[in-house]
Amino acid sequence: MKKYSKQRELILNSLRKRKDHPTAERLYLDLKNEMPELGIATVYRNLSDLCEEGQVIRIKTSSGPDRFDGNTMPHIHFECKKCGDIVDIVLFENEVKQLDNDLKKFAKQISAEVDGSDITITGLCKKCKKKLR
Amino acid sequence: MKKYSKQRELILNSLRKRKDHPTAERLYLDLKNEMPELGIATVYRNLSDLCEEGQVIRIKTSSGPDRFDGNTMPHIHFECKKCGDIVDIVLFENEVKQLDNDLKKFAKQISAEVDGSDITITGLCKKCKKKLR
DNA sequence: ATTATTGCAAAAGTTTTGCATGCCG
DNA sequence: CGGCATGCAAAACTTTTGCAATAAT
Repeated sequence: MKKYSKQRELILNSLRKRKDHPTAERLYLDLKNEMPELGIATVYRNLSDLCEEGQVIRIKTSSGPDRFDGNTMPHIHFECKKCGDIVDIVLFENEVKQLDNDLKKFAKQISAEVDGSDITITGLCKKCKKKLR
Repeated sequence: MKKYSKQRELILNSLRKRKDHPTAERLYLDLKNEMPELGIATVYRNLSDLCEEGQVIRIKTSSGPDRFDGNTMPHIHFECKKCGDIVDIVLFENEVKQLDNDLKKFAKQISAEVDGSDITITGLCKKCKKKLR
């Protein structure tokens, strides 16, 4: 049976509060300030558990370690090719619905049963666009 | 200046021919039959180069090593959560255009400049759907 | 009291890098 | 020749795992 732990609560709450998308190590370093005994394996273990439970999203990046997202509203991601930042793009319900419909239609081609999707847009973020001039 | 190499040609051609999405190691093992001197570092190096040139696509999987795709036609991927297989879903030009438009519209929210996207649908593939019954 | 979770260290899995040698232009 | 690419082995990086100790039910 699933047991409460101070560590898991800390990890989940922290992830829900921050709007960046930290790596496991970043999160570990930050939380170690509040809880010095914290071990990195605990962070990895809880992040994996939380992902399976659907409380947290794991984001694969084009290079480097995975990042984690405590935002479970339907949304997609933008990854800046220059600075590596990942930004949430939150969608309206009708946009989500349309997108899901499209994807389901596409999946019919291969007779698969769809249960989720992962959309990442890549390019230059606002900040990096400015820097180029 | 970029130099020709037998190894890179072999890797690219092989990737274009196969319709699965091999890992670097799978590709290495397969190609080692044709070219026993081949080293795995060469495979990794060339795959990375080819990805940067846009001749090959790197697919991040939900767990396990990256996979590579020699198909550069506009398409999206389906990843089966059961068997891990990755299948191409090729889109019609108008579908691509509509999807791109939608994504660009979404990206306006964060004032980013879009230059690509990565869409993966997850679920159960045809084969695994059958096995469940 | 029982059992899940922790922290640590070691191991595993994947990818990259340094360097001497070989091949391309 | 001069320099980029190769093959090998070692290193780097990220994540997982075994285990004894601790904390939650």
